[in-house]
Amino acid sequence: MTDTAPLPRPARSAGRELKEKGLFEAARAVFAEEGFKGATTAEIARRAGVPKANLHYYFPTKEALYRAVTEEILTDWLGAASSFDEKDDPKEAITAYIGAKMDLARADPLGSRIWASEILRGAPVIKDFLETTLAEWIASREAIMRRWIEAGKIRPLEPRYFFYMIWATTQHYADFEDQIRALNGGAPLSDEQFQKAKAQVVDTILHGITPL
Amino acid sequence: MTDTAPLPRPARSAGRELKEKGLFEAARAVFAEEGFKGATTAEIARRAGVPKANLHYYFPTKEALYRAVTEEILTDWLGAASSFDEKDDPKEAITAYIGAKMDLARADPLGSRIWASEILRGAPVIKDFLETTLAEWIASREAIMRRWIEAGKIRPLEPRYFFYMIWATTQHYADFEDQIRALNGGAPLSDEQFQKAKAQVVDTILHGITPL
DNA sequence: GATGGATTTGACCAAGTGGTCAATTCACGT
DNA sequence: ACGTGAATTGACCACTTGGTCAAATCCATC
Repeated sequence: MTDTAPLPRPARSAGRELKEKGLFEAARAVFAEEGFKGATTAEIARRAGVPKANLHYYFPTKEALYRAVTEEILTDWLGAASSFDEKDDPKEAITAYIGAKMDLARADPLGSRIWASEILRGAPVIKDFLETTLAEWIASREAIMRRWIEAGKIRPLEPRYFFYMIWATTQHYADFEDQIRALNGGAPLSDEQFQKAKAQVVDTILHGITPL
Repeated sequence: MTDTAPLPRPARSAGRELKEKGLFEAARAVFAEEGFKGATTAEIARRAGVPKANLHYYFPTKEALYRAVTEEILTDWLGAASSFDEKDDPKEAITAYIGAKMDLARADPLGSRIWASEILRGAPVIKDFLETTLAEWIASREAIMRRWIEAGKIRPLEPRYFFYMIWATTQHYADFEDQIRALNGGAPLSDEQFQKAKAQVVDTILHGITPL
């Protein structure tokens, strides 16, 4: 974004990036609503306000565009996941982690929905990520939690199912936003409501795993 | 399947019901994987083993077929929901309810996935259900929970977010089955694993809401 | 074994799909 | 002002889509 003269084509590439980003964001919205197969390049181009042929100039195929969208989501996921490691104390680590995941779901519901839709169709694109990066992530955090259990800091439990509960709950607020809205009198959760929901999730889970 | 003569058109209508059910089940699978828009009548007919034109004899349009599939899911949902009301004691009611929802997710993951996919696309078909039946259901159960809170039987909390947590978690085991499988060394959860997961969900949530 | 409604299905259609391409326009360095 | 590569886009293509239809086949009844 620094356009201090000497750069080769500042305005040009800036325009390119902008248009590319417009297509990217339009694609996120359409993929989130309709899934990979249901999404159409025509609709993505229409929302981005460019002719369909232009879309194919920036992204050779629908799948290339989808993969680009997907990749970013995985990066964001890992970003939130790292907040689990910043504290040694179970309560602090778990609080931070749930908070980060809830905030991510709130800030980027589309990413969460695309992930959900990708899993629903059998995860063809992110299968490798699930089997390698994610599997390693959970394995090492399981080890941490087992140490906490042995130290009597949390109640005995299967760490894996504990993480599933966190993932499920945080993701719910993004994926089922429309359902939540319908149950909230037609209005999306306000910031206060969301903060309260987040606090309650943290609170319930922490109490749920704290030794008597 | 009982073909004991006297019935008007036993074989005929039995054949009809069978074929209709085959199409219905094929449709469930395809809708669950690809969503409404991504699903194709050709693929549904192929999986059911009938020509596409035959599908349109039993279900006039793709949407009629989808609505039929959807309706059944709502019925099943209400069935599981009723288990919340069979006990007066909070722990028993919640245990029964979580158990019923987990069992439903295990028995009918496709239904859960179709529901999720329907919400993801903005819930055009079940919006009315969400705004009326489901909204009433949660409102009356909120009242019950508030009474439990006043009686000091459970910790103070916002009942709505409590239900979201249950819905999220139970649904996760159906909707994210492929992700769970990938994290389980490629194999789906065994019955024992699932029972353990269910017990842990019940346990964590109950402890999470039990007063100190 | 003839009748007639229920069922089956191949052939077909208009609209939509992802993607291509050649012709054009743009913006920059000379 | 001009040349050049980047960017734009209307027209087009082969294929798929949901849905139709009329001709064929079935099968319980008389």
